Amino acid sequence: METLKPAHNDAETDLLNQIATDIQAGAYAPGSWLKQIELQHRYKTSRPMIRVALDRLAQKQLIRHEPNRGYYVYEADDDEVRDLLDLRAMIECAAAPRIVRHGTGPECEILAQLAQNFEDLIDTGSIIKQHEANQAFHRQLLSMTGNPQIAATIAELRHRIPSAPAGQWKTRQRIKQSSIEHFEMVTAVRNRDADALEDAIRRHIMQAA
Amino acid sequence: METLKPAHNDAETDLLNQIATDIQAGAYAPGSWLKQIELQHRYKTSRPMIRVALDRLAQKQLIRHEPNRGYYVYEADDDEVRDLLDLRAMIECAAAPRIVRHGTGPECEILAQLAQNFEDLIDTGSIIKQHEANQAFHRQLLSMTGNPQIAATIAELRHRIPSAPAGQWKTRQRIKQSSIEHFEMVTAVRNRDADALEDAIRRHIMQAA
DNA sequence: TGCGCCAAAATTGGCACCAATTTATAGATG
DNA sequence: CATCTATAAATTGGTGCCAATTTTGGCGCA
Repeated sequence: METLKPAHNDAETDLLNQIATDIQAGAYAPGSWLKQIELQHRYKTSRPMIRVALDRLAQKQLIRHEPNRGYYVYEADDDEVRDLLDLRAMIECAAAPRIVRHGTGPECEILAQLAQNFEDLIDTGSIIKQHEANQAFHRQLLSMTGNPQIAATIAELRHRIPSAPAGQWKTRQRIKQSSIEHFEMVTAVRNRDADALEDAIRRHIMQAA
Repeated sequence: METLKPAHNDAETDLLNQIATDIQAGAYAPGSWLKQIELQHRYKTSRPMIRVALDRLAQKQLIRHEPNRGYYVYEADDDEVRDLLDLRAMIECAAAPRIVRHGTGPECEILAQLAQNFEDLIDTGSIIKQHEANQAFHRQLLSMTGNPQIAATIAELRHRIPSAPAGQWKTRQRIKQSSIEHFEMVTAVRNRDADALEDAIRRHIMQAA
């Protein structure tokens, strides 16, 4: 369930993550109106809490705010999605040399395990589970750069890209291909082959375009 | 003065930019306590406005929030600054091929003009003016990628890096070197030499380390 | 003189109320 | 019957107030 930040902080942050997760899961369609009163009842909190959470979501550009008219789920502009995917691919590819240079053996084993977890969910798991497993894989991959800011920035970007539950991984064939690419990445890291890793990452991310 | 976003939006955003600019200019030292009442008087606004602005600044990690104790200017951790500079260099270097590929002639002329503006401010201009000119140069450089998300992400990162007014460009020699590197970048873009551009960018950003 | 404790002042943070604006609804009119 | 209009309902956004917590200042005591 907890797709965003793992640790729980203050109450406002928990609420923010709940709403963000629900939006990404498709509970609120793009463009739909987020009434404060409805949210207040849905999440069993006070009105000011909701307002803080909505303001934060608007800052993150997950929703948009129209004065005196309320908050609406951000409608993904095609050009913007293309630019975000391009940027994400650019950063993750640029991180490839750091991953092969700085990654250790044990970290690589964890990565291989996460790739296997994703593989195991191809047939049995729900879309949500698959999406979480995919996210866990990429988080581990980026944590191997030794620079936590990279993973944090990518996480921020990913939130703004319409994700799997909203209909990205259409076919089972596409998911199988993703899994193959995961193992390609693991192999590239094991061989400390930055070029191969970069190539696999680029193909993996750009599949969505 | 307006170092951050150029256009003015709603009142809260204006207030946020004012406070952010003052923090970056060094009006509030790192670690200092931002009392809501003082800010309320300083910026002539209401208490809730201040609270929204402070919450946004905390989300951007320009300040930190301690429950029941208030907001404090973020104290730059050496490791974190190193990681942020590393990430910034990584992204801007990765953007180099896009700049030389996508950049047009007129855009390159604007870039050259901005490099000249910075050069002219070496002796006469204030630190603030120099910093603004430097920022304008890099904004133009990144806008030439054709992907506005890149410039936006870098702008976000730069806000979290202690900047010139806080004592980064110590010597005049260092500033002159920065200007030389600017012209190196212009030349590299003109020659559509991605490798030379990448090299100049990396040296330029890493000077601060 | 220095340290710990207690009361007073100040600050934060949440709650409830109310005005301004927008949206929905019903009625009048061509 | 559709459309425009006026009224009512609902939603947003702002202001003020008050409790909870923390910081400050002063006092007693070793």
